[in-house]
Amino acid sequence: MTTRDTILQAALERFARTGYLGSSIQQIADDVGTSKSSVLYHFESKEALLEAAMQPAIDAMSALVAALPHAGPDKLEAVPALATGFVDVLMAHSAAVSVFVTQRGALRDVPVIGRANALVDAIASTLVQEAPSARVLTRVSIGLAGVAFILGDALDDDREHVHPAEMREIFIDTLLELCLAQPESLESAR
Amino acid sequence: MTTRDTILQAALERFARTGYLGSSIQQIADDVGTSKSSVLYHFESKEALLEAAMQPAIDAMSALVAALPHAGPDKLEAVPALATGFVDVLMAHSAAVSVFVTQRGALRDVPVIGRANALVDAIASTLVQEAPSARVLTRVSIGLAGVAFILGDALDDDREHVHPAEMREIFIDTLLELCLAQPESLESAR
DNA sequence: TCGAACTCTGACCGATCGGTCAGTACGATG
DNA sequence: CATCGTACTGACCGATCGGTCAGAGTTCGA
Repeated sequence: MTTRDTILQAALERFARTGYLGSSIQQIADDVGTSKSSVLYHFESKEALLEAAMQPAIDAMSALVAALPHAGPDKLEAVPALATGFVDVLMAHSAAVSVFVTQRGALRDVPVIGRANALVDAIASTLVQEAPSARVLTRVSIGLAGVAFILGDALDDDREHVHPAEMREIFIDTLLELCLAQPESLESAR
Repeated sequence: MTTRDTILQAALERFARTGYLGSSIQQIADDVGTSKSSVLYHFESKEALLEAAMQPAIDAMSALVAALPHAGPDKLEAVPALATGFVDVLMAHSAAVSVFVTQRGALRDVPVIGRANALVDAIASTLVQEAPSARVLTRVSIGLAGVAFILGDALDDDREHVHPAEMREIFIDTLLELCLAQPESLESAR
């Protein structure tokens, strides 16, 4: 693995664990056993380093969105595939997900964060049916945010580790339930 | 309103919008039209300021948890009341919720964040039934995290504003559905 | 063998950070 | 009037931040 890739990986882990603003270039350099100047040789700035570290996750999510039917009768059928793909991308890039979830507020004017926001919007609008009610919209948001948050959080969780495949299934099921189930049937339970 | 209270409010809003590490004492002082020294006169450190700003939300959530039955047959009946109380506290302290959701990783060794984590654990363990499966545990986590995330995010959201009472109802319904519904019935939908 | 390109480094820079401190303004109290 | 506590401020401090730069070590093709 090249020095550049090593830095990239260490930076992503640091950003996920202590936040972008809470991570210094010097710390990242120490993590990989090089110098701050070396980091700044491979990446022209700290922000460029963040950008490069997030890119693989952005690319994977972009590919997912690009494969979607944008409208028409196929849209509803695409929901399960999208939910599955979404969870898979999230699980494959959990560190980047953690960075996005926790830093998107403080870094709202960083370009790569803005691009990630646009991707999430595209996914959410596909997961809900046409002319969505506030109810369904909110339910889908809860599902997307909840799954992303837990996955990002699971990095340093000392909690009992559930088998990843089991987690994946639970995430997909719950997401689909929030997207597709008729919530009105639950009213009587209140 | 006293200067101290003004600082407290401005600090909470700043922390929620740009993060704890992304907010300087100087900026908070500028927000309220005073000096950095004045802020440090009322609060002995930046961390003490965070602590004081989060305290009302911590207190409200503590009161909610303290009123819970810890075990026994009453526990299941307490779930709807807890979910309702949880959502109400979250909505009443959305800025503090935003700080907690986004900063808890980077600030994991700050005492007030640790206390908030313990509260969330207490609530989660009440919302799930005895001997919870990984499935229910994960579903509840998705619900709690999703609702908290959206509420914290809604602060600067320029999206269409749904009526707060409607949001409250949707949150509570969805949370209860994730806690109580039999997810197995959804299997056939896949 | 020469030099160009690539990788990497330590010294250094201005800015900003959280925090300290001496001192000032002022209303209340004796 | 003198004094004391409260509220507040500007000057200042050491540390650390992101970033620049000149140069050293190495590799490799001409």
